[in-house]
Amino acid sequence: MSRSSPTRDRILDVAQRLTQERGFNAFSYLDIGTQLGIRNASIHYHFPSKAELGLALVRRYREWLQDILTGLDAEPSPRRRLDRYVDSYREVVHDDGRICLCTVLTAEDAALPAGMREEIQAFFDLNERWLGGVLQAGIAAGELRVTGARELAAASLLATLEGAMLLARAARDASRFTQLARAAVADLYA
Amino acid sequence: MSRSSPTRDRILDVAQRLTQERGFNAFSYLDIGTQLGIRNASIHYHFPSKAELGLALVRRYREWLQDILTGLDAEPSPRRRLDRYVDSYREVVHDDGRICLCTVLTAEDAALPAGMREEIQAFFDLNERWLGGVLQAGIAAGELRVTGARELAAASLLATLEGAMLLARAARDASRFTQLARAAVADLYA
DNA sequence: GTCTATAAACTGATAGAC
DNA sequence: GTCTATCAGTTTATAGAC
Repeated sequence: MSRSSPTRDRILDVAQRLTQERGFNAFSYLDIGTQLGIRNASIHYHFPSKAELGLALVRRYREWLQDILTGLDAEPSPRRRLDRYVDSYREVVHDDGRICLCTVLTAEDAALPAGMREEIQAFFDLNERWLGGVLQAGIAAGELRVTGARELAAASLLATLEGAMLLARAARDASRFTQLARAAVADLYA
Repeated sequence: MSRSSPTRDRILDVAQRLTQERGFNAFSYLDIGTQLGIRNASIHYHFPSKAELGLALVRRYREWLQDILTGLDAEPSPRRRLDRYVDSYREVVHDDGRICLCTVLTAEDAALPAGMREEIQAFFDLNERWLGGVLQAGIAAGELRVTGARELAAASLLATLEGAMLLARAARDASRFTQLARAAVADLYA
């Protein structure tokens, strides 16, 4: 377990926003320090290297998702769980152009520090496994309907959501994500 | 019209590959020069600034797509046009992890030089418009079937293809793109 | 924990010889 | 067109004072 502190959390908050906007390789410790009102050297106290910052960033993001999914599991209806899941991603897509952290990071792939890649893959795996479970429950309950394999349908929905974020950003129109996400989910309604 | 030269083309080739692998902000003129066996200063003769290189890069990519689409329009059957379209993207997704240039660039959005964004948006618009036309023709011919608006279905397919590239890269498995792309197209068969 | 100061490396870019 | 030489700015990172 990594230690927690207010400043450490704020550094991660700023780093996450900057990564979502520009990518991991297009911001510096100076950028973070400026926004936080501290010197860039101070950030090295919390994260000795940028690789460690990146690792902490993607780990925290995955934990955020895990908490979301755990919360969603309390919803009684699979169909409602699916709707709420998409709502969560809609909150990630901002009008200022921010999109899913791991979507951005995957695009930079070969330029990322060692270790981050495995975390990113784990993030997508978590999404797919959870979605697969919801589809299974939804089909059993007669609320959802899938053509082809359940795992494929889960991956397909995830792919559509990721791509929808990129299209929304390219079009400078966050509502495009909502539109595409809604249509993708509606396709799964029984 | 920008002038063409063998070296200029090779520079763009290397720059495109590097961008597809790492993103636009994670490679330098030195990286290009090393791979080409020339000094980084020489690259400035062909592209005075990296912003101009980036602009030429995405413009050439869009022209490449335009040529592909024009070629596809010769195919008599809408369904076959759609299949061949997806085949073209499958050739963009390599086992070494390369994916669509504009997918990568969209992820870096806020960190791109002025002008590139408009070209990227035009690239996606071109895809969507062309797909919309194919769907329209396919529906008229009774070869394809769409639930909901035609434009939405076109955007949805494009989003799925883009997201599939990212998932394939994250999983280090290019065949995942093929699998997801095939399923997405099959959904449109009448 | 944050600061100043600084190092070492890299980056985009220019001047001018060949 | 490509080269050598060079610059100014930035980036990651460390040492040591407070």
